[in-house]
Amino acid sequence: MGEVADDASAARTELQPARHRSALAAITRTEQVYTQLRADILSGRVLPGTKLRFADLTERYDCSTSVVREGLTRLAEQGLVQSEPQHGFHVTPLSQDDLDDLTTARCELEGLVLRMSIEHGDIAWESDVVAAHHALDRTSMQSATDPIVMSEEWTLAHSRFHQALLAACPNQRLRNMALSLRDAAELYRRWSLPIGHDDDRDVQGEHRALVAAALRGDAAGAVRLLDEHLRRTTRALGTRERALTAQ
Amino acid sequence: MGEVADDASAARTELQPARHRSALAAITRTEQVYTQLRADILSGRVLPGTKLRFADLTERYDCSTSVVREGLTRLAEQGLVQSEPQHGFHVTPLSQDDLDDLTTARCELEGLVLRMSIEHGDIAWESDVVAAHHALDRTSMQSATDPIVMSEEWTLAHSRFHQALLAACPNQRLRNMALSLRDAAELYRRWSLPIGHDDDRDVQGEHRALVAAALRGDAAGAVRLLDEHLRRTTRALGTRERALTAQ
DNA sequence: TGTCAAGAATATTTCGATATTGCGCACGAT
DNA sequence: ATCGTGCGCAATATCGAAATATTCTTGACA
Repeated sequence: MGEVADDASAARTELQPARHRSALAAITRTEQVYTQLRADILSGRVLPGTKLRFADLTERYDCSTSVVREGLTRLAEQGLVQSEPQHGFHVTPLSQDDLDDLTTARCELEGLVLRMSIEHGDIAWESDVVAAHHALDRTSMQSATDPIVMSEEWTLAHSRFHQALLAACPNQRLRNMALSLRDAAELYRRWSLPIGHDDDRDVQGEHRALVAAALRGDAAGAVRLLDEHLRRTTRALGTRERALTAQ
Repeated sequence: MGEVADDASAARTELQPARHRSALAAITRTEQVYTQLRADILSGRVLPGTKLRFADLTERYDCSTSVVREGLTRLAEQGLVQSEPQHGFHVTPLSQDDLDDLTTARCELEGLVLRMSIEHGDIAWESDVVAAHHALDRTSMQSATDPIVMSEEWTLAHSRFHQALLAACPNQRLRNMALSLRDAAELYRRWSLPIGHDDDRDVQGEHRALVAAALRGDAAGAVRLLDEHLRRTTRALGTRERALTAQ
């Protein structure tokens, strides 16, 4: 199965946000497997387009088909994998059209949520944003072991930073939808930008400007910056069709 | 289990949109049961808050627990039911806070999608809107058999009309999210507005104005009308706490 | 040589049963 | 009388295999 790194014991990045879980620690097998499955896809251990066979997965996660099936079903509902009745599941393939669709959706929705967040953010929120930004700023983009791959730590810090920006939006539904779009975009970022130090972008600078606008309460400005930020990333990915058609 | 009408053979309203299905007819049991379960909840055959026991459901739908479980899992992912590990599933309960959250989200997102739809709509789209509006206009709100309950036909026509309005939005993701919010709101409409001819609203008039604005390409005006339309409905529901805390 | 059909092989879907977990009640000790 | 403990019931979670569906292989026939 189209794996890239079969080091299944690699540090499980906490790409699965806690927003859907109950207070009590999830102790069920399905929850564990679902979380791992999701992390494995989001973190790029499984190529987009890969067929997900039950036999493989039950062995990999050491559980029965029911458990795997539940995980896949949930992911399918989120759009991370696709289900064709009687034909099983496969990781949602990447395509230029879909990326464009996704980017537009994110610019609109994430912009909206960011504006609401800035308008409602209090001091605690500001502190969180500053803290998340600091952590991101101090984390190296390149992986120490493999310089051509984006580091796990940076990806995580980046995700945390953007989440922090949106956190003060008082509307749960809009916030969650924006976050789920970010997750979907994660796949593209992962597969289309293997080289971190690309182009002539000043990503750190873009983040800094975003924080500045947010802290001074300039919602409109921040939304504009975010819009550019997202579109620039998409443009950078644009031409790389290479990874888009993984088997 | 807190059913209201156990006439399981009641006409299955097509509240499950085809947007998630593949081209081929879904022949799997899980898909059938999922669809029925969803329709049963959305159409109000099961009260919000009701606990959904496997034993009941397997008998009701004549299938095994796995099939029921898959359906519930999917619905949980959509937010129509809630899952508490080791405690099973229950229909998402209604609450004033959630309704407010939902309404805000809809005003923002559905407004956005409506604007995009109007900006991109062609003549075929206009025709569909006119057709859907005509059908809605000619359908009676009250049920023939039970005058205090909103008629199935009207609910369906109403849903179709609003879907038609949004149909020209070129962004799939935003459109689907807007539609899923409409589904969530369906529950509130169903349970909080048992009497159709409420207040001093001219719902038909609101719809007519909406169509007019859309056809003349007045996106801003249409969005404003939609906003009022949605907020008015919410306000009408507002005080009715009665059904909100169903067992 | 190409096409088609039957059957084997593989994968998914569905089932029924077992293993776990959580809860309430009775019982006994302090 | 109250709190803690353990047993038993009820419901969910998980398993492993049977039932279906699909794909691949093979071989006969035009």
